[in-house]
Amino acid sequence: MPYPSNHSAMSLFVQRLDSHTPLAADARQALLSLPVQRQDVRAHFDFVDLGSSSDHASLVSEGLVGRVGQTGDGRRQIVSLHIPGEIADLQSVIVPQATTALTALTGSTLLRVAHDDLRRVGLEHPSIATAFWRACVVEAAIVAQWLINIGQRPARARMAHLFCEMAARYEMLDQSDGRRYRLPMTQEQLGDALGLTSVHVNRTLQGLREERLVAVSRDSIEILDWDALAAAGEFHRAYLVAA
Amino acid sequence: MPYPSNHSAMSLFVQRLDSHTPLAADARQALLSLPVQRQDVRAHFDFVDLGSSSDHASLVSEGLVGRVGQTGDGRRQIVSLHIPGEIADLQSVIVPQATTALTALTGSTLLRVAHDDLRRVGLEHPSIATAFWRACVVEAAIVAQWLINIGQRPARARMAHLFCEMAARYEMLDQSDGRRYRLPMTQEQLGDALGLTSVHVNRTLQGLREERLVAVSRDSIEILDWDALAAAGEFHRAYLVAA
DNA sequence: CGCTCAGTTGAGTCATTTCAAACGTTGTGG
DNA sequence: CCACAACGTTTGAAATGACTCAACTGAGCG
Repeated sequence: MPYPSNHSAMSLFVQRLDSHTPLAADARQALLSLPVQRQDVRAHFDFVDLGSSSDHASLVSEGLVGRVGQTGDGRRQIVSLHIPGEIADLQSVIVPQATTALTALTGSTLLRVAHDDLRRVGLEHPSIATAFWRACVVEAAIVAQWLINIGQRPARARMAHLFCEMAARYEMLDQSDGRRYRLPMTQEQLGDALGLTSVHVNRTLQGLREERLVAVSRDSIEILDWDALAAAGEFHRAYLVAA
Repeated sequence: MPYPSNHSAMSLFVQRLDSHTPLAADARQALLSLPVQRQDVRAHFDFVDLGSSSDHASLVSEGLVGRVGQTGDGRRQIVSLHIPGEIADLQSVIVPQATTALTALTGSTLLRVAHDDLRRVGLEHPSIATAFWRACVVEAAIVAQWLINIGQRPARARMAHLFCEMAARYEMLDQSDGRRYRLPMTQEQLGDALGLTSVHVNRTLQGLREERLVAVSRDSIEILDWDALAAAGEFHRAYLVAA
């Protein structure tokens, strides 16, 4: 599994923006030459707190990042996952005050990009502003699917859906063949993402393994039977593509 | 409770966009003078289907609209609610293919606004494009809170949270004093929004009534004890404001 | 007046949670 | 290189919140 270098994170991000409606060469170049500040964070560290206002967005370069909300009794809900090449809080460019925290699910490295810079390139290149808007809309569509998943599907289907979605997202970034990819989350974190307890995650995972749908290791997933897994999770990738 | 006339729906929408960062007078006027096409729909009618591509967005003028997803066995999850003065699918301006359906929860009237027109005013007035982007981000923040709500909170808290949120949203549109507002949903639909069955909605609702937190009628909600209800639902309005 | 749709109630069941303990793995410092 | 600490995983048993099924009641409407 490839570990992208610092620079490739930004180029992955641009490539993804570009893939829907191509950006002009100078727009692409403007993005690629934005100054970034590297930040390494250890696992379990909340590097953006709920309610805080920041002056930069965080591009994931290595690791795995989650947007997370918390209830009064300390239960956590992961609201979205962000893999290398994605900006975890692009919406902060336009709404700087965080309505969810950002946490490193595993040791991760981020590239901070100043809001001012992002706004400037958006103004100078309207196609970039449009691409940012669209990226936020696609991200929102993903959250909506999670809501459907968690609101209406039983544990096995939820998990299958998540595994399919992450495979498809890695594939879109050309970081996986769609079968095997990095997912360095604990079962506890998986539970926080799926609205389940870690105990139930454990048992559900065992079920999927016994059915020979997936093979799971400490930090990666291998899908053994895509069709069966997609059927189990009722996964249809249309919502990701933003056709 | 006021029933806004056709024209006031658009002015409510503009007023809301305007309230964060004021739009220039000509930008505001450009929005207000956009041509709209009136559409009346009866309760339970899906006026935008999953996967369809439309050439217009739907501004709610009267009634109540839900964005809804469906699982294979027919279970429905309402992903967001839209009251008069809101565009239910503003994101369709930039991603025309619907990843969720749009349904009228009660008899409703919509004002269709052409995507082309919305894009045009966005290009002519960058502040409008920015406002659209922000509106989508705020909407996404709401969906994320629903995910936290449904993923981690028990039935009583979920319901309390929803009632508080809707009160706050009506209040922001100056359509309620924050105590009493229209919510013309069946208990079945409430269940679809909260990830509960209608039976459980019924019993949970009775609980809230017996606690004297709310009074519920066929199509409206009255909050009797705001502080207690907000505490029960752990509701904090920060995520709505987009300060 | 009868039909339909929404709300209400009861009883039994099930998926998931809770609690608690044991086990395995990894990294670290003596 | 071993011992230990920290963390994550696995297992069992009991409790429970929410669901299912099924029937009944009430309101609105042609």
